[in-house]
Amino acid sequence: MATIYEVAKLAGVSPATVSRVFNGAAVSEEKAQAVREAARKLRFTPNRAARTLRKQSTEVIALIIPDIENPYFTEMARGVEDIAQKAGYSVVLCNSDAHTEKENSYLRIAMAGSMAGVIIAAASDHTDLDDVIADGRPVVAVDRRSGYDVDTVVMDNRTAGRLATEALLDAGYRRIACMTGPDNVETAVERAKGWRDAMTARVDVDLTGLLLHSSFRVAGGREAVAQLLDSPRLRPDAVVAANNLLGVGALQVLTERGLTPPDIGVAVVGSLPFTTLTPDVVTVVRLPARHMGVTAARMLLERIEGNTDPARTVVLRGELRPARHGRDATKVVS
Amino acid sequence: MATIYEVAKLAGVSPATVSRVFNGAAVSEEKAQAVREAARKLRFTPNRAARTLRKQSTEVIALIIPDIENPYFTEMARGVEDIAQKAGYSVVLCNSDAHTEKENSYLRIAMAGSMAGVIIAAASDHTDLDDVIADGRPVVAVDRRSGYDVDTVVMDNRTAGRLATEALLDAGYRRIACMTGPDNVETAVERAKGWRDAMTARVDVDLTGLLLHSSFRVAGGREAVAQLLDSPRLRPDAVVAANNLLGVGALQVLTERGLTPPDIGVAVVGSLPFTTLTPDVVTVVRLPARHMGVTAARMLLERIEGNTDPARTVVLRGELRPARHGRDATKVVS
DNA sequence: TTGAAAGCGCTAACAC
DNA sequence: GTGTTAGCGCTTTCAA
Repeated sequence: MATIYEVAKLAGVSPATVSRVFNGAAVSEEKAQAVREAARKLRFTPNRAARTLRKQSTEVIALIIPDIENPYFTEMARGVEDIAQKAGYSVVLCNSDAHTEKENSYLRIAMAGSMAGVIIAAASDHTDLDDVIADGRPVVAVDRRSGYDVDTVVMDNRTAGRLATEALLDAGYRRIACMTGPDNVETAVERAKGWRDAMTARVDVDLTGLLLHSSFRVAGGREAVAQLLDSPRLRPDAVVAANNLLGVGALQVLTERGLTPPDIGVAVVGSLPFTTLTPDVVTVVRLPARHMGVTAARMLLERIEGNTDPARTVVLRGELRPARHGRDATKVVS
Repeated sequence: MATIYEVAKLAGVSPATVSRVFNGAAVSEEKAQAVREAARKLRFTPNRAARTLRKQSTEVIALIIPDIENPYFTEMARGVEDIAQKAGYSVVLCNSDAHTEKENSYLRIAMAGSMAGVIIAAASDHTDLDDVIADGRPVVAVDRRSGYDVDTVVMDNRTAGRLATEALLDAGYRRIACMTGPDNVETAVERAKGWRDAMTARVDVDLTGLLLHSSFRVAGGREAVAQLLDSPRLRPDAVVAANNLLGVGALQVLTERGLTPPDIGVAVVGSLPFTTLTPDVVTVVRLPARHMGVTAARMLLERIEGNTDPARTVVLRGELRPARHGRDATKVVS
């Protein structure tokens, strides 16, 4: 790679002038032309490391997510990316795999690499942002609160869980189980709370054994629903899946066993983008993942540009799309 | 962020010694202790930009993919990541969005950022690797050949397309349409060739109008299958989808119209990870995406470590999982 | 408007 | 084994 010195020499100017041309500082049109011409000839691209070292910051933002294979997070990533790109920033996607150590490692990389800021969907309750914050780098928490006083964009998870459950209740189901994620993940806990809210308010069912914690993954959904079906004592007539992958896993097992909605009620918190279900057999609370990413990116960019308002929290609402047919159709109409 | 000088001062050694401790060079245990202690106190992390500038390379590899929302590519990314991580490398994921300009931009970033190498699934036939290669950075092409003499990992796409089609023929279908991706994308073209191979070899059907090019996305699959169904003249009795998302789109529309396999035959090249289909109603040629990522990462790391063998090409085979029931069950058994 | 020069934080000769 | 020092390529005073 050519350097600024070679370009300067070829253009007959000083390195400083070359730098100015590439940074939009005032340079006579004549010299600017010469510089651009020389740069083109030499296929010059400014060295990132040098620029970063000198400026102590770089136009890259880190996006740390717990599961790169979950479409919910990739959709969110698209939102972040689209906004960042427009503002001239690149996004590096870091997959923490829900491991706190990997998360910490990426956090260190973000700092050591002088990245402009970080957007993080925390792996768990124990995310440590002390250093990044002490370092003065803007942070935005997405999807999950961070426990720190930073800008935050989350879903209204409790309401989402409640809406999903209520739709099943409206459709005539009564023994509604809830499968959710790890109990140290905020979204998992909140959505389960929403389920409990709806259940205790509307029906007189013993909830013991009807709440299952597993991983937020397809395999987790498969195991949880199998466990429910295999226990005659539990045997629910419907199930709420607290995220998209759990829902997919549950539906897979149900389909394999020939027990499909509306024979059993199914509601999912989150979208099912790659699913090929009959329309309207599953209740879905659509979560605006892309919008969450867009919002987070905008907030981060504002901070990077110097905004020092007190930390803001944006809460996004899911959109209920109830299944059309329940166990008891008359009840729905009533 | 603390610097090496501050650590050196606190530990009572020279900056060089601090550097040595952090790079595994020979240092007396006594001083090494002091340095580690000081570094811990100061929460020191070596500045990435400075190190990169000095060493002219960094332990980061760029992975450029055309669609971050496609599970096929994220599965591949996981493979790359797992291998890279073990070797102490970070992976930055760059989403070219199938746009050549974005791709070029990320390629420049990789060079300007002194990244150790790049793994690229080219956006189209027109990917320009001249500069990266001239710059001496290792490149591995995945999923799609690059037109350059570099290490390459691809699927046997033509065979995959043929196997998918043959499975439908075996099941008794005859007018089999093929929906594939853009005609400047190698995987799209090759898989369609496989379809044509099988069709011309086995049946006497006029193929005119039965091959549809669209985007490699859900929407593309939806449009293509709608077009097929809405044209009475074309009306196929089965369809091959040349990638996972196309398959999802097709199945969605078919399901919405109440026309599901085996009433119409469906075969998909690629896995359907988030799908909730009845088992064995759709023929799938499973593509080992993760393995492709793993292989590519291993090859890249070898190059980074100095391997100069002639460029190698690895071809991975898909695994046929035929649907269990076809239009004509006796034929299947025979 | 332009150039000279210092310095961002680190590593790797080189000398001791 | 350890310290001194030059310099990676850039940006940014400071003078002119």
